[in-house]
Amino acid sequence: MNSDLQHTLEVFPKNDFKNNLVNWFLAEQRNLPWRLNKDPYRVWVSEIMLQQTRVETVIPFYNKFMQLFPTVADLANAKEEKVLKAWEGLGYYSRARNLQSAVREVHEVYNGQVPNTPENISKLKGVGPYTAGAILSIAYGIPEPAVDGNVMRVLSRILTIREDIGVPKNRKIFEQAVRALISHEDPSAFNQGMMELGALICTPTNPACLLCPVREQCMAFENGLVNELPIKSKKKAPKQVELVVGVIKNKEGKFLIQQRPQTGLLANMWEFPTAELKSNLLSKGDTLGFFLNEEYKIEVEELAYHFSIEHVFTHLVWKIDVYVGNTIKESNSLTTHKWVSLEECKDLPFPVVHQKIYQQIEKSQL
DNA sequence: AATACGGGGCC
DNA sequence: GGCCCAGTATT
Repeated sequence: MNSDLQHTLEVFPKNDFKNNLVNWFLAEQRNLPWRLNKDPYRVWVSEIMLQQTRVETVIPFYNKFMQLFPTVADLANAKEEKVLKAWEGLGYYSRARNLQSAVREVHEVYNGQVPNTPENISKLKGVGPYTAGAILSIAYGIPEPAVDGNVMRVLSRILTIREDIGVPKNRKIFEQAVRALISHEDPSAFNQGMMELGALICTPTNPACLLCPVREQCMAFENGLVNELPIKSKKKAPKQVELVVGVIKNKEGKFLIQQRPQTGLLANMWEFPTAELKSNLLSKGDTLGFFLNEEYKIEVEELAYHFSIEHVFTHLVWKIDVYVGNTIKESNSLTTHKWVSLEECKDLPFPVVHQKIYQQIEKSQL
């Protein structure tokens, strides 16, 4: 173990901290849908949805998802497209695909029982060190660390840990700290209490120290370092990508949509035909026209600029020009592209930016 | 060790 | 406009 941390922990009032935290959590915890019971499957789904996603955002998705797929068997037997549709708008869609894949494994290999050992649960797709610890502690009462961004921020302040919380390997330092502090009587309340504290009191900016149940144990508070901790390195700016999107209507009034590849960004989601601008030699309209001709063998009349839209992802920015046009092409349905009405679009999983496009088109009544 | 992977809400 | 969010998989 990190020797600074080891020394800190030797003199740290562990029992006071643990008792204050657990009692505060048991008294003040929010009433959240995944806290209804300790069904490991329900806990699992909530933990996957909560990855990099705020509680308030998750709640409506979680309620709908549990209604659609109440048990391991229901999710295992569902069509992937239905699962993606339920995830639509939540982001990080590989979470949904990995969750279903892992649930199918639990259904088949473990007879529907979510594994209760670190070794087995960590083998499941989409279950990393945080999620493994969260399920084991919350659903099974096993004293394993569940270190997320909240826990690193809280412990950084409580123990004045100066390791950069943006560096992945440093998570292990915080896991060691949790192992030294965790309640063995109620590991669930301890881990959830750490996260709840981070969400409600020990927030990134303007933490509510005067309301904090462990202020007496907080070394950052004692030393006036609350605003200096945690230390977190900055991430680099997202890359800009210029795209042209075609909203192409055929004689039957249906629109051409395509399915994205099964790996990478927005995998398996549906979208309007999209071409990336790679050189300045071609205009945007020509780039799109050649793409449609090459990919779908269609000629489009009056391919005209309609509007622009920008969409920001974590690691890139799409700057999109949307063009509209008509074709004499007849409808036929293939696997990776379809001709559909705007109403039919709403039954398929679309990334938010393409939802915005079909909403805009619908509004302008094309 | 770095990068890919969504989307929204807050300051 | 940047930061952050109950992170994980891949390279």
